[in-house]
Amino acid sequence: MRKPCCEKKDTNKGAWSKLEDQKLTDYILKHGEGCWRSLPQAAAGLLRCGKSCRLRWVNYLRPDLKLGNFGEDEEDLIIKLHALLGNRWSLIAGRLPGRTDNEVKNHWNIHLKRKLLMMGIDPNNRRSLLSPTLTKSNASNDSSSACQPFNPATASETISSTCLPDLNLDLTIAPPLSHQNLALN
DNA sequence: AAACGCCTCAACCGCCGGCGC
DNA sequence: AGCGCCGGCGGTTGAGGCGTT
Repeated sequence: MRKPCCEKKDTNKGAWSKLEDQKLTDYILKHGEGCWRSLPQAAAGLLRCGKSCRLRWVNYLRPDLKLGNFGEDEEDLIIKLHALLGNRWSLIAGRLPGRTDNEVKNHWNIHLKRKLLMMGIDPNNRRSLLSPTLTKSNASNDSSSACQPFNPATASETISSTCLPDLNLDLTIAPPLSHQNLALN
């Protein structure tokens, strides 16, 4: 039986207070990201689970975060990357500077899924919901053959040739931007 | 102004893979 | 090789905001 990630009885839950944010930010700016499990105690006795601290930092407090609405180009990129990578939100977010996986995931679930549906595109497999020819050709196969799980070796060919309307995909596999930035430094 | 329903998003939960012992 | 710990990930949820009646 796996132990819980932390002792729940002694931890706060729910929304973070400004004071907690401040403690966490101060600690990480001073010591850097490190052992999340011991961080809450080290960070002036934060009564939070280490995972919770990590999530708060990554999704909200990190200084390099780009806050605010997604731009058209970002939405476009998310749609294309999702077509290529599937629900690999961390990978997708890695290619959108200043965006987090949680943010991308939320935006996809709330806005982009709906946007694709409005365009008559199935957000799960990028197949047209309107095209009878596509539906018919897929109907002859069993459901598992419609869109296979992500396979890097065949993904772009498979997706662009069988599942997608013209989304103008011109993606290449490259290291995430954060890695590229590190390499430059 | 109040009540209600819908929408958004921050945060939680559970699982998985990597790593060290 | 097996086990346990830890960080990271994706799915889900619930509180609060917002719009409508």
